[in-house]
Amino acid sequence: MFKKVLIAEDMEDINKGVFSLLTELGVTQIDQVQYCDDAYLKIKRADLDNVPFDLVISDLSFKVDHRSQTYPSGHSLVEKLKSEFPNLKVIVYSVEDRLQAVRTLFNQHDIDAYVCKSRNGLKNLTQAISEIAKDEKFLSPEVSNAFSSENELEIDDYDISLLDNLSKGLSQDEISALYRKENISPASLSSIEKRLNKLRVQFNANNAIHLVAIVKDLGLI
Amino acid sequence: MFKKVLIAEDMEDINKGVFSLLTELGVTQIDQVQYCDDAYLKIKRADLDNVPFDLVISDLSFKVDHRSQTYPSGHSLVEKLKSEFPNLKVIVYSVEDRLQAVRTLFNQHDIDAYVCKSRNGLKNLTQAISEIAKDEKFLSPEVSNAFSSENELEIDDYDISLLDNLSKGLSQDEISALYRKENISPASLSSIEKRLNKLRVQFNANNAIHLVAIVKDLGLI
DNA sequence: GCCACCGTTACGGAAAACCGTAATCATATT
DNA sequence: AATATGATTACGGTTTTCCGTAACGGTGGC
Repeated sequence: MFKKVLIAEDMEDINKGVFSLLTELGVTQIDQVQYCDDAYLKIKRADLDNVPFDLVISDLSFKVDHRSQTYPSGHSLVEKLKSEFPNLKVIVYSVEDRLQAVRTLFNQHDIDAYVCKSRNGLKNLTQAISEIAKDEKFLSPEVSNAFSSENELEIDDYDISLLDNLSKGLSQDEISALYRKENISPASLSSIEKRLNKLRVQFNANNAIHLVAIVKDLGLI
Repeated sequence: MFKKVLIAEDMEDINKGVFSLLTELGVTQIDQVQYCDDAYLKIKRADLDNVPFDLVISDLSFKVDHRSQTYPSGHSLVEKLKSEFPNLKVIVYSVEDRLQAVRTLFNQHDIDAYVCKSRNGLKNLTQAISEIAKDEKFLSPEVSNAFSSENELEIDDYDISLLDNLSKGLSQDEISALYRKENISPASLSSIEKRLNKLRVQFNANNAIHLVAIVKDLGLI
């Protein structure tokens, strides 16, 4: 089991909650920080002193305040940590449930676990810790389909065009008519519906509005 | 009438079209640029040389390319110009027909005319030029209702909350239920519909998807 | 040829959004 | 107290979206 763990989480209550959990799990050396920069500094220091952390549990979003930060988000912190300390295990613990974001964290930054904050977030966190202690990866059930072989995680030009036209206020019917006119295939309303449905599950979106909001945030359109 | 005019427009064809129009109107000194930064430099130079421009016709959106720009958009250019050269007349000539954007340009940056690129854009442009030569303001018919006393141009916290919840994927029904639970008024589905309808006309949006896309672009949510 | 597979299209029903109208309620004015 | 005004809510009808099912059509394997 892990001996030295760092918790990076700006909300004090949640930070405390994770601390308690770790204590119950028998972890004795636990450090807590509320800023990403502090997290990096502590880990760097510990490494230089030859008493490195062996696990970091980090949030993704940190409220900005007066303190200007080199690492404004958990995302950037994780990226830095994993590139500088490849042996350090990292669990991301966040409310974020967008599959694309989760995929990026695993694929690009090689995190070890992703746990969604939710009703039974701590239960999942416990499970995550025991899994990665065995060198396994862990994925919260909420986002378990992020890597299901089903959905191709590729978004092609057609998808982008679809989302773009949606965001411009065209109805699915109008898009269908437009594609027919411009000889873009598939053009049927049915196919457009089906494609949008695929995109919705792919991005964990509740409806078309949500979907467009998400892909705009991702900068896809 | 104006003697020295600058055209800032990245699309060569449109730039040329405006040039022809100005020539027909008897303007002899016409400069043309395809980058916002060049526009600023030319105007600054002319001012220092005591041969200032008396009119700028600028687009809003400029395609980004390899040249990095201090002023990435017509919006930022106009802002700078009007603050540094208050006497310089400015016509914004753009396809953009979002009322909020037009309002901002008039209210915050004090532009002199807003002309929508459209079927008879050049006709409107001619009219705009003659109007502001008489120190009048001009507004394209497409966006003439930007200042109609009808629509309050104020967006309050309730509106933002509404848009935010929409963008998070909640249905209008769910938002209604949420507001009832949290004692936020008005909470009825009917009121929510009505408010969203008001926002749609206010932002020239075709539907809720379009609306959310627009306010996200504006950074309202 | 036959068949399985996959993308496209068609269709129908349920849910949600859209839109106009009207009733209800609270508040301010006289 | 009576009335006017505006905000909130209710309701009904149309359109659009959402979702499941199924038919159609081309491609590749056997």
